[in-house]
Formats: sequence, C-alpha cells, structure tokens
Amino acid sequence: MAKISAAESQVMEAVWRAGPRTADEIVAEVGQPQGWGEATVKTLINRLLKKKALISERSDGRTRYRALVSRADYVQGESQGLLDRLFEGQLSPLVAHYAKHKALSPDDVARLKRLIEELDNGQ
Amino acid sequence: MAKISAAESQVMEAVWRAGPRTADEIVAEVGQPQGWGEATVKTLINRLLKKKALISERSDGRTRYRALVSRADYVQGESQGLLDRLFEGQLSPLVAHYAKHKALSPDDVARLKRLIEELDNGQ
DNA sequence: CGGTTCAAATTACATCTGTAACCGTGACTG
DNA sequence: CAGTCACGGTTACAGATGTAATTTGAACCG
Repeated sequence: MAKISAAESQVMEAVWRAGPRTADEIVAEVGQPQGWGEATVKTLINRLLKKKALISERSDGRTRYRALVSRADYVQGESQGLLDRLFEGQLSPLVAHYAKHKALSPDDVARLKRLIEELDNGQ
Repeated sequence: MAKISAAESQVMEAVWRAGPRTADEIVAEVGQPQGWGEATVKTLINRLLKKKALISERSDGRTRYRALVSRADYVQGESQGLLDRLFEGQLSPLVAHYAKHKALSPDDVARLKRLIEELDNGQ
C-alpha cells in the first residue's frame, strides 16, 4: 500500500469519476488539462498498478483500468492525516483555524450550520 | 519558497512550539520521538535554511534556529491544498465526509456547533 | 602554539516523484 | 506474407526526500 502521490491522484480521480477507463481516456481527461504528455500519464498508470491502486482488465479488446481503492478511503486517509499532523486529530480546530484565517462564504456557513444541526439532532 | 516536506515540518513544529531553538534541543524534541539520528535532524534543519523557512542566528555562543514562516501560514496552505484537491475548496464537504465516514464524538459536535453559532451571529 | 573536542555545515546515497522517451507484440494493410 | 501501427509496458533521468556519515571550523586544554 504505497502512498498515492499528488500526480497519481489525478489519474485516480478520473477513474473514480467515471469508472474503468482506457489509457487514452485518462490521457484525454487528465493529461490534457494538466499539460502532461501521453507517456507521463502511462507512467502514472503503471505506478498505480504496482501500488495496487488500479487493476488492468481487458474488455472489448481494450485495456481498461479500474480502481482498487475507493475514493472514500483515500479521502479519509488524507483528511485524517492532515488533521493528525496539524490539528491534533480533531475537526473543530480546523474549522476554527479556517474561519479565522480565511473568510467563509455565508453559503458555506449556512451549509455547515445545517450539517451540524443534523448531526446534533439526527441519529 | 520550496515546499516544506513532512519530515521537515516536524522540525518546524518544534520551533513554532517553543521559539528559537538550538540544534540539540530540536534533536531532543523531535529526533528522539521520531527515532531520527542527530545527523538526520541536522539535514532537515539545513534544508529548511535553504528554503528560507528557518534562519540561524547566534546568541550566547550558540546557534539558534528561528522560524521565518508562521505556523498559521503553513497550516493555511496545507489546509487549503487539501480542500482544493479533495473537496472543491470548501469546508462543508470535508465536514460532511468526515461525519459520514468517521463518527464524530459528541464533544466534537458540540464544539463545532458553538463555533458555527459564533460565525453565524458573531462579527 | 599544537592537538582535541564539539557543533555546524557539506557531502552521500537510496528511494520516490515528476516528466518523458523507447521497445515489443499483436492487429491491420497492401 | 512483410511492413506498419497502435497500444501497453519498460527504461531513463533529474530533482525531492528520508536517512545518515564525513568534514570543517571555532573554542578549549595543556
């Protein structure tokens, strides 16, 4: 379970977003925007294969790459890592920091408020 | 302004926590717990000097290292990076994700609730 | 003043990451 | 059937990072 790097995660996002994709599709969907050549994307794909984050499967005569780790797991790991490293593992200090150093949009505040209400009452 | 790496950030934490420190103090405070040798910590310090994240100043016949970047700035950058990469730049999706995939303690919920109240009314 | 000591800085090296070119093989074309 | 092509995989290489040993240089001892 080696760590998924920043560049690699872009490839994972493409697969998470739209399910198993061919190399070409991934190149089009992430290489293009990032300004990466085709070869670069292929390398990232192959590293993800080695890391068991993707698996290649052949269907309709094309090789497609499917995610072996879920986005939720990845996001969970990254988030927890940040919280652990910088906020003693807790959410509220992050929110506090963020509110203090970077204005939250009223929309964001409203969304947060609804969320917390639910958490507080709800199940 | 090269990026501060994970290992390097441990050194920064020591300096942020307690102000300018000598190499020995940093070794004791972070090398020890992390299981790093003295030489390793010195390398990290020197990379941080190159990156202008620390500056060395001599006082009382000892060299002390002082932070040139604030913890708030660093934390802000890391947090924003995570939010941008994984949550479309917004806080509420992070909170939502976290609540869904990892139980929040009632305490944490209470803290969040207070925080949001303040944000909502307050200044 | 020459040797010793300790702390600061420089150099070393393997691995990971970003970026990419090259190779091999099965399919397609004339 | 030989040559070409497309696609998937392998190799390459520089810079960052984790981890550390070696060297330098100033202070101290005799």
